[in-house]
Amino acid sequence: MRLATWNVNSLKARLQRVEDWLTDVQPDVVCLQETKLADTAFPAMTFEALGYATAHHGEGRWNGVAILSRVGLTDVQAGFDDDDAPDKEARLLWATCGGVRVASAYVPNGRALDNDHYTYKLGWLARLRAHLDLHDDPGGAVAVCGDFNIAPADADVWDPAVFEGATHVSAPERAALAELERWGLVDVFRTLQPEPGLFSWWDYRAGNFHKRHGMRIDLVMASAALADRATYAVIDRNARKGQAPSDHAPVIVDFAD
DNA sequence: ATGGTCGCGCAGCGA
Repeated sequence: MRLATWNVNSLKARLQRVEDWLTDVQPDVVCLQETKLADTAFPAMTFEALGYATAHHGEGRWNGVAILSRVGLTDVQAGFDDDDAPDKEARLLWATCGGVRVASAYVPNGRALDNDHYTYKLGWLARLRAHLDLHDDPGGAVAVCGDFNIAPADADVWDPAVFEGATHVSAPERAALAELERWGLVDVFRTLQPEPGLFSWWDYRAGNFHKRHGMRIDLVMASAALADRATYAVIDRNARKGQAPSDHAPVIVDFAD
């Protein structure tokens, strides 16, 4: 099974590129983030024509997550399934695809360490961990995929010194990610690709992509049993090139059956 | 780290 995650930064603006990429890459399951669409505007027919069943959880102008699958798509759950008030933002979607419990996650950015949004981010990650405790089996096949807005280690940042005191690299965020690892999730890309300096996001500004000034913040977090089946992982930098790219590149992982 | 750039939607915010 070929699984991918991609923050497309508006599916409306990116649809043709996504279609072309699906045709080229032939993924079986795709998690999309930042669709920036209402559910009524989601182009389900376009993906259906390419062989994909879909689920979308959107709100309109901001956020929005989707799952595409050509290996089955059942038991869809939007957001957190717990007793708390529903998340006000459309950032999480679950479905079972090809025997894997898949989540498409768009973790809050955090903005700055002293910002309320940072508190929301940490709470959101804790709630994700609690959701896993409630509903999922760390011994099963689980893949939480998406834009985590966290660089797991300094090797995932082009210049760690530049980001001291900033979000995406702070100890509490990394601790929240480590809590997901404690539950049983593994950063699959990192297990297959040990070298530093491999990034999935580059700011549009200042020619950062061409200067290789990026971060690896898009992750496939797989349960150990699933991670053991991973045979190949790549960040598709080609998708960040050319006309009208997203500022994120897709992360692709292949799993043996 | 953000002057830089995008997307949304038509000013300025969010990333």
